[in-house]
Amino acid sequence: VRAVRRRAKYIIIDLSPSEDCLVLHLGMSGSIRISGKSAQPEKRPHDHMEIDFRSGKRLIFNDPRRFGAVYLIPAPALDRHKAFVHLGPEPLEDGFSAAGLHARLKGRTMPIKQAIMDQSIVVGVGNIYACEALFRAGIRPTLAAGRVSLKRLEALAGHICAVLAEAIAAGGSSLRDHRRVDGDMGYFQHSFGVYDRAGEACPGCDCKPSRTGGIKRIVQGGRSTFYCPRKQS
DNA sequence: CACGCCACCTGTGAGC
DNA sequence: TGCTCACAGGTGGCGT
Repeated sequence: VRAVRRRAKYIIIDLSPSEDCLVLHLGMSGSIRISGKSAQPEKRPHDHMEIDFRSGKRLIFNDPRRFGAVYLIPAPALDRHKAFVHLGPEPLEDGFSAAGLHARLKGRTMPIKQAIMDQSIVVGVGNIYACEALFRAGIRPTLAAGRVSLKRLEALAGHICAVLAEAIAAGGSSLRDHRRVDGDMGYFQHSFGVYDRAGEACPGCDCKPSRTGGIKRIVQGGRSTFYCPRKQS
């Protein structure tokens, strides 16, 4: 193993001397763990791949729902691989901008929420962080992507970066299974403004939870969307 | 090409 | 207790 890095939601492990990349995607339910040299390495349900290292350690890829993926790709072909060829910019690196977003979204009728979850437009934004970024930006998730002004996209781009950075610093969002590398839970779920809070009052808003007020849940593209109708227009 | 819908899987919790 | 149903962090393929 020469390096471990990431592109979008793919973990990339650079190998030598083969010059191959071992690429892992955890899907919705995947995890990897390292088991030590213990005489009796534990087996768990849904362990799908094990790699033994000379050190005696073992890398185990576990994925109950099997939405994850494993590829072995020659390094020079990585960018041309089907999983990588269409990927958009990284929100936390140079190359991500509201102007770029504006250009990609021009004329698109797809809802803005689905657009920012589209990995060809911007990578790394999943269902939770799409909801949270739109909430912070005050943008209604159902708006046609092509009709969101550059000014509002500037706010949105900033909030996408901020939400992701905060979530990473918090160790992610442990809704149920997600764990940090050290096994501890992430705690960004405690900072959700709207996600999984249907019926509640949103923070910083005087919307009262009631029949008509409070955070709403709708379905877009088969995924739950949470938003505050008062704050997001 | 854009878009809406559905498939891929298993586990869990709510409701009856 | 046990059944059925809805839903879950993501992605890709199909038909229109």
